[in-house]
Amino acid sequence: MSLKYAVLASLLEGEASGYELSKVFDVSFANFWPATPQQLYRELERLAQDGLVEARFVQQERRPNKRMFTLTPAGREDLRAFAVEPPRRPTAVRDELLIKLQAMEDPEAAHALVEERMTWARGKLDRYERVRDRLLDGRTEDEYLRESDRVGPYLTLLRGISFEEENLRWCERVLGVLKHRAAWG
Amino acid sequence: MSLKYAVLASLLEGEASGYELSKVFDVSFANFWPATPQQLYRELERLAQDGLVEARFVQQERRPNKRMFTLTPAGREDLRAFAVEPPRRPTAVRDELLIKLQAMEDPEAAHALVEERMTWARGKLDRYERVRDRLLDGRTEDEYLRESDRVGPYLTLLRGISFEEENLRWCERVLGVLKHRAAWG
DNA sequence: TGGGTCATGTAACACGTTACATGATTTC
DNA sequence: GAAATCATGTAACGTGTTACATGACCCA
Repeated sequence: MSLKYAVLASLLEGEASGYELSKVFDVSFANFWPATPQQLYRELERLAQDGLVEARFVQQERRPNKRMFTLTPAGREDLRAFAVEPPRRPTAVRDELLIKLQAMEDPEAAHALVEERMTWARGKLDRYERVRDRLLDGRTEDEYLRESDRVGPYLTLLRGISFEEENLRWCERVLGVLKHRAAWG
Repeated sequence: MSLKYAVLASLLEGEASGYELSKVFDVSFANFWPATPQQLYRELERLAQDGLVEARFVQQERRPNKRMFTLTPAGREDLRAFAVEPPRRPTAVRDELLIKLQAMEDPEAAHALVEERMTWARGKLDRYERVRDRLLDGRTEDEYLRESDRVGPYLTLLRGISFEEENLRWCERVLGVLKHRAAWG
């Protein structure tokens, strides 16, 4: 149900192919609604049948042919109605590391897993920084917020950044606790 | 695949019925691996067949009969091996509010949704505080960390707390941005 | 007398994952 | 010469969601 609206929302940025959308859902949208290419092709098929998106065939010579999708007025309206309704499902986080940590008996292994998570989080923050730069495009945050008509993409990006920053802080905390115990152990 | 280990990990706390586990997955485990009762019953059935948990029938007179599940040595070993492996899947967050915000055109509606989220986050933090008190059981954090042999449950609780705190900070930020724009609008 | 708790479960469906297939083109 | 990119898709499977059913008990 929500994937549907995530796809519609991503088409607010303009016409896109399934392949292009799969890139979006692998990077920016991944932070709050991940989806695989297969899910997207299935969903786009349905949306097209329901008249919420329109598909346009594009013949290509040196590349496989593709279909470009656009929001229809009906799709735009459906999305608008969705956006103002309170969410029915609470936020769901699935983090395998926390299962491992919950079960963990070996502090050395725990240490290694947490270090790995930190490296990964730093990498993600770097990528977010680049996305932010592309969005701001040389402007300050203030200027951007004044000029752009849609703030949504920026606010969701901020959420991704703050999630990873908090991730790092929590990791530091965990390492501290593990060290503490090692000192007494 | 991970639900399996989440169930095994929750049985580290001791014997439990499917119903009891469904409470755990609705509260503490919900922060990193939510699951419905139906998923748990299905999973427990499988785990019992694979010999990773053992089921014990308990006849009751004034309540429906129940089955109590315990980790077998094989289950404990399987879990231990899982815990030291690096996670194969990255953290996945699914947050409907962010889809709505991404698509949002109406700042008033956005404001309302964010306020609602803040109320909800504060409620969750309160509940976490109570879980924390129960865990610490009158001891300071330092005492607890020295005395308990498993720190996992405390570290995952900290993650839940830090997630909601960050959630609140981000919400404040969003409200600030919306106000900012309203002032210029 | 209506709703919540205890306790399990079935059935149907929706959603998500994995593996595979195609095949030219571009990049290292 | 191998791997990645573009671009789509099928098939099979595994996971997660929703609705429903049972039935006694407890509480206000």
